[in-house]
Amino acid sequence: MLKPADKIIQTLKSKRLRITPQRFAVYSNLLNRSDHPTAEQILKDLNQDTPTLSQATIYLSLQTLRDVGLVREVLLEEGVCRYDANTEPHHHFRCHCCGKIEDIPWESFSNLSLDKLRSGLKVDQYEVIIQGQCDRC
Amino acid sequence: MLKPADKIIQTLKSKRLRITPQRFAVYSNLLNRSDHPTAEQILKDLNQDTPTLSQATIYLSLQTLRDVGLVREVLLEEGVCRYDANTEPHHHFRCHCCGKIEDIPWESFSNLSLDKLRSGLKVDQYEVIIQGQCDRC
DNA sequence: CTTTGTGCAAACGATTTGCAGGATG
DNA sequence: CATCCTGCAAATCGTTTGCACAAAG
Repeated sequence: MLKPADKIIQTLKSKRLRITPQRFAVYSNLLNRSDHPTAEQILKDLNQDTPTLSQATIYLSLQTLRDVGLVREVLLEEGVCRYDANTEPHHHFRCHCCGKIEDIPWESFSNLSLDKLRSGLKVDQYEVIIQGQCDRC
Repeated sequence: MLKPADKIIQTLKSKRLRITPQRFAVYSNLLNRSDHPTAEQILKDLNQDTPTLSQATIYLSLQTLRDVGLVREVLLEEGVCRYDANTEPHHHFRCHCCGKIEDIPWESFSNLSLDKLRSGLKVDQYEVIIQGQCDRC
């Protein structure tokens, strides 16, 4: 397991992409929060004290980070694209009271059998999306 | 099991909403296609011969149909909201070559055990989203 | 005849693009 | 020092809204 800083440096280098402070900041921010923020939330957070990043850069950086596999998109609500720096396979739970999104460990559904699917389908990845109510609601 | 026409009439009536030709057309179109079209695709399809519907009406009709539970949204790609008139619980498969979306029968994952989840979470619904390659690709 | 829905066009919010200047390797 | 990235602003896309007219009950 690599340290986060090493991980982004190594990954971007291997794809011959530049390691810029902006990309680094976006990735670090995403790693340090447990919620699954939108592009806008990351922008607000990073520009809290001083406006350092433009919103175009956020979107471009997130695209880049997604393309190299450092972050993934989480699509649970209409019109809302969230980001997650946890690229290990896992599932998601969304509370429809407070909107909070929680990671669900991969092992929770390790007994999922994919062999009952119609033949001809090759599965690359899958994810269980759960909606409900969290303990605070 | 009701006939489609009866189902929309009965459902809208019970909510004291009007049964308009536009809502009827949107719902019928959705029932008659096996793909999971976007609002725009439905609009194009219905306006193929003669422009009958405005795009605002499509969006409003889809909202209404969703609110009364006649259709549901399918969110699998970023920025793309698809609609599905199959409101029975089921899962989805998306081919990342051709983008085709297939329904996966609910029974395929009937062995899913939700009791391994962290306690405190109340599950209302869940869905398995599978990505892969379909038989044509 | 009262209420609700539609059509049109304008507004809107999130994301993308073009271009010139700046930073990176 | 050549290339790639950022910032800014304008453009674009999908969706929503405001308002006057039309249709439904």
